[in-house]
Amino acid sequence: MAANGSSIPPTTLSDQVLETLQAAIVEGELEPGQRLREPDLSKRFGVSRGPLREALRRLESRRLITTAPNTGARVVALSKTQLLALYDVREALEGMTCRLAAENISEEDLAGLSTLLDQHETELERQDGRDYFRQEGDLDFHFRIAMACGNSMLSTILCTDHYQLMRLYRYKFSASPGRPARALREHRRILEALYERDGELAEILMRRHIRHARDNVATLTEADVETPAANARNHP
Amino acid sequence: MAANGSSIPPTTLSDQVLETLQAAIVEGELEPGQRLREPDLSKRFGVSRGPLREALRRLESRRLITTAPNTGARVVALSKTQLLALYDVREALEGMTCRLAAENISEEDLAGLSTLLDQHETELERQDGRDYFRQEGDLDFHFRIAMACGNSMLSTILCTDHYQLMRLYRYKFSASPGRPARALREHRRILEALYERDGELAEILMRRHIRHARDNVATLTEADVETPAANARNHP
DNA sequence: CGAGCTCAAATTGTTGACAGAATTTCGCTT
DNA sequence: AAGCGAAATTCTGTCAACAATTTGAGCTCG
Repeated sequence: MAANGSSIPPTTLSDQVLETLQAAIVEGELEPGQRLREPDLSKRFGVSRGPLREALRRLESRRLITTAPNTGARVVALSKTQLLALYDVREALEGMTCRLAAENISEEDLAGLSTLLDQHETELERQDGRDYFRQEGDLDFHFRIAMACGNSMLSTILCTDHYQLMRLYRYKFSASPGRPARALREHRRILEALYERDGELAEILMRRHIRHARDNVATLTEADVETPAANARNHP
Repeated sequence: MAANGSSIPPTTLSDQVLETLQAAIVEGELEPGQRLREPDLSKRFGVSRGPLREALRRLESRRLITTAPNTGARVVALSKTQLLALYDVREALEGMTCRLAAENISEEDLAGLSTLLDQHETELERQDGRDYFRQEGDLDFHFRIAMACGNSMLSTILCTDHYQLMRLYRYKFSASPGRPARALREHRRILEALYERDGELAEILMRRHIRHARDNVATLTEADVETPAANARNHP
């Protein structure tokens, strides 16, 4: 079972385009709702439209772009409703992830999470206004738990699909004043539950944590503009 | 429940191949692990390899086929571990689905679920040996709840991705003797909770229901053969 | 001055052909 | 006769060109 871990990367052009284009979308280089014209992208990546279209189809499955026949692709633009829906999905999946992680996570990974939270604490003390990096750090915490839960299907769904969407929208909504500190405390409690191998508690705490984040977004976008662009044909 | 409601079906060749090929896989016409050669499929569907490859990429995202560079595609063949992992994902997602459905499902849909369960009861009395159709009916119950939960992301994930996989493996493991009757009772209780708009209870009952189904599979495959074919590179 | 129509340009959908990798076949050696 | 290795075949990855649809600019007309 050659896992080609080190030797050769038998990577296809479609794979490379997928990675690069996903990065461009998630890091905000391409704006939500922006139209993606195949000739443009084709020229940009130095690739013909064949592999490009395969990459687009995969990005569509990851919900990072939306497409409609004969009209092409656009960068996804979640409405407020859809963003909150994403949090509900995360609550369900990450709750389960956390329950399983309590049973399966290794001691090394637990130690790694512990040092990660220490880093977050020092960052939080130094620069409490800028929650920018904290947000990325928050996702890092969740990411590591997902990777260590021992259920490869869960890990893939969360890390490949949903976290990319979260990263895309992380820029949009900065946390409210007290949120980063509270989030850190919640992370600490979750980690305690993992140390004690208490899956039931770990799940409850993770679900509450994500629900708090959801509430934060819900109030911040109270009378906010629905992200306008081009998600007409999302749910017919 | 064909989409594109009324006017014109702006469907592309890739779409059609996706549907047809997915049906062939899910209904067992193509065996798990079987290799899918592009020229063969190309000829079979009367389509060139371009749209075909796009369809394959989407089926890969739906986890119905696995691919590796330069080696092509194969029909997915879940190991016992992966099948149980799928049940864990379902437990999380459908629990949440059920909670939301308790808040959002319409009276008509509730009535529809009620008559569906009545049908299942009569079927169960008539032919208790053949749980074949019951299994399909079981999925139908879950399918309808997913569609009515009011969270389009959850509906899509479950109906487009996971239920297809479940249908594929429904043939493999028939239920143990008393299971169909118990499953029906569990469905009835879930429906009661939905009628009472008790989201918390509905979630708990749905999770227990899916866990029971998981246990059923786990015991049935106790010393069973790992589905052999070709899922070497699934989690590197 | 704006709404609607027409036609041209650009874009998407699709195809067939070529290059390189993987698999199979066949012959050779021991 | 069995195992190994090399050549041939098949298949995947990629590209450039053709067909069909959409977009948008310019014009006409109310």
